Amino acid sequence: MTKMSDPTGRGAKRAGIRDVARLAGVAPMTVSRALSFPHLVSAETREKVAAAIAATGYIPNRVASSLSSNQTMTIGAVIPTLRNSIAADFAEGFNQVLRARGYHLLLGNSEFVPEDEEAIVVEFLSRRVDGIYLTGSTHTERTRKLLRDNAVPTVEIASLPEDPIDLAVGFSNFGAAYAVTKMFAEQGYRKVALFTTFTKDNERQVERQAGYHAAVHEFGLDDDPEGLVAELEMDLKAAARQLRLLLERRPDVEALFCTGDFIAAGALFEAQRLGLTVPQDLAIAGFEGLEIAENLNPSLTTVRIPRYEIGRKAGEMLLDRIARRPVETPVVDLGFEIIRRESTAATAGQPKVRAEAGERPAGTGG
Amino acid sequence: MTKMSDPTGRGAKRAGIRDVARLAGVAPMTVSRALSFPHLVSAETREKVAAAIAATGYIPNRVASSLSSNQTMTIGAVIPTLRNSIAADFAEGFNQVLRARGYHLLLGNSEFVPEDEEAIVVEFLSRRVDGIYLTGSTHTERTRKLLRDNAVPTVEIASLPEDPIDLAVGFSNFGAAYAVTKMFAEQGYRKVALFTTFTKDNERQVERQAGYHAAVHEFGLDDDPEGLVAELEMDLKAAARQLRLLLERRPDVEALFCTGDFIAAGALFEAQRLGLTVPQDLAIAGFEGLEIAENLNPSLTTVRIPRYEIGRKAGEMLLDRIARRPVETPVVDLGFEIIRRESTAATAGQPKVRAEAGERPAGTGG
DNA sequence: CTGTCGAATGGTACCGGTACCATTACCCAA
DNA sequence: TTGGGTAATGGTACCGGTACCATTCGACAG
Repeated sequence: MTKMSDPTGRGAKRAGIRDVARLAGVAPMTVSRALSFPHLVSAETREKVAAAIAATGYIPNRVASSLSSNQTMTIGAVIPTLRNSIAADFAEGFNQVLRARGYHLLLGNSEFVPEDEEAIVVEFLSRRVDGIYLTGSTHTERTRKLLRDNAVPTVEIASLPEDPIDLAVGFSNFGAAYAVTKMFAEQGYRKVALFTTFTKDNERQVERQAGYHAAVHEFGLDDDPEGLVAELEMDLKAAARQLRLLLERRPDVEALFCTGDFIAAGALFEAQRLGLTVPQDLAIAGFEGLEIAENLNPSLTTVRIPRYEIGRKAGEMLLDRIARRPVETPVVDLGFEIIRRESTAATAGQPKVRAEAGERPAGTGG
Repeated sequence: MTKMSDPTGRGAKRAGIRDVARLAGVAPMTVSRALSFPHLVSAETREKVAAAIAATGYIPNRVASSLSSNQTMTIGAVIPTLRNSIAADFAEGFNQVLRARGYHLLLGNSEFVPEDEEAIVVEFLSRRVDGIYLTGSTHTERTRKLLRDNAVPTVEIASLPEDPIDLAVGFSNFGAAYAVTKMFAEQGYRKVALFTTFTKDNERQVERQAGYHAAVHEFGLDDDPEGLVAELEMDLKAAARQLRLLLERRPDVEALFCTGDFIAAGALFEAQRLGLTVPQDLAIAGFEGLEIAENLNPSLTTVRIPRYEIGRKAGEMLLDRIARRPVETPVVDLGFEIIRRESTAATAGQPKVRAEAGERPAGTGG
């Protein structure tokens, strides 16, 4: 209880390593060692140091430590927004790995604007983070150059970039969208619509559209980008509105693929309000594999993404790189899985299927 | 283009402020000033410095800056988990305010374990964050003592603690739960069930249970804690299971209040699968005011929490405190609002109401 | 008995900024 | 002419750790 309660409000100078050393009767270096490399210090000394630390209420200053040792034990993470549950899941898995190894996350929100991301990256470099986590692979040229020139370990999440800045972990957005569209085609659907979120500066959505179009062409589906495809915000209400517009443009639409489970849910709810039966009148598939998908009535066919695994793998790879351990593959594909549920019939016109079995296509079509 | 590409992989020593100063023909102090207080430097000098910075690719080292100036421009935030969308929304609003003023967020996940929170707080203190953001008001004694003794500006989010560590922004969890239960009572419901998430180390849920019980007693509702109340994880499937159990225990239950919209959604879906009509057979109300609530069929009565506002207000108050500006009220109540929708009838037994009007009870019942 | 080695500890400089104070030049009022 | 004031800049020490090297000492081999 040597601590003082600071009546001045100014903060009575905190104890430093030299104070602890004095009290323990050793050199500051020994205190530092006792904390960082206890095995290099005799048990006796360690105890004296521990006692002095307890007595002074000493809290090591990692800012000074970082400056001196040139490592901050901090990773800078750029995440478009925490509202996006899939991005939050990636980050959660990533953070778990970091924390276990003493690293902490410095957070920045880009709101999907590459220029904002760049500013955040500069800030991170300024803070000398040991590594950087980026969402997606859409970045400004300067962001790439900055990271490469400064040789900062970097991992890009969610996509499989052709030309990664450094490391990347994700799945094939193209392949997943292609696979879903193909599934519809094989079930006999010809008029398959697509709802994606905005594709501006979001290569994941671009890839998904591309996968859809590839399958549309390959399987000779109704190819009507104006009528069957729409971009909208990730928002249930927007999905409802777009569904009404879609039905006006193409009342004959048979199936709808949404690149987000919440969009799919919004469309499903609106379809039901309009008196349509899913999947008989309209089949619907989602994307992401959120928990809600399997609980809807009817349960929602979706694409399961290994969200935590991607985050965790990214963490491990990044820490390997930081420790200068060899990294086998810089770009890792963790695949995806189509979960067929009630919202899509096994065959167009033959509804009421209850298959829950997963199908695992090669997640490498990107 | 003076930058070198670092063929050794070791990182050719980065340019420091002294290098920039030499190149610009000024003192290091002048470079520092040109960056931090440009108005104290002549335009001519500023240009020379800018040129030298561009030429060297200099990126200021904020670690050194922090050590010297004793401020890190960093706030440590403890958030139970990012998966929790309401906590993520608080953090998002908070972060917006911070970023605008040059602060960044250092993130820690406590997973609802106070001891883990304590460890994170120690780590934050070690990193000399300028302020701390905590979720809820359940903390270990040592956490409180540490923060107070070190006089670290701190804001607690989501609750209205009797004895705040420093600052707090939230709403009355007790009051909101009381108000919903009262609403049911006034509509004539007598058998009102409650689903909350686990109350262990989560005073928000404890408060909500307390508010429910207070109303149950006050309005003479069926008081059956064993039969009508359940704790479960925040999970749609768990909600479905608990609904089945509830209906076994109390087939006569008339209404269900869930302290989370996802729990309410899970219960609603399961009720529909079981062939019940909501609200005729069972009325359901949620909590949080998530987007999904208003899109469900039937749309969900819920309690809207001003999530972003709480986050933003917390950011503003914390920054005020850091800047030693006076703070009028340390504990701020931002209230709540009950949104009545289709999932609860206007009167028990008289369903099919479509009121969307909000009701604003005093958010001060805690 | 001397040399070598490992374990434990200490001394010193340095990481890269900034706080603080000094200095210089110049203008204006008294 | 002199003193006071402001604008612009510089010098130096210091923030609080750690890297690096030196030192001491006892054990043990030759």
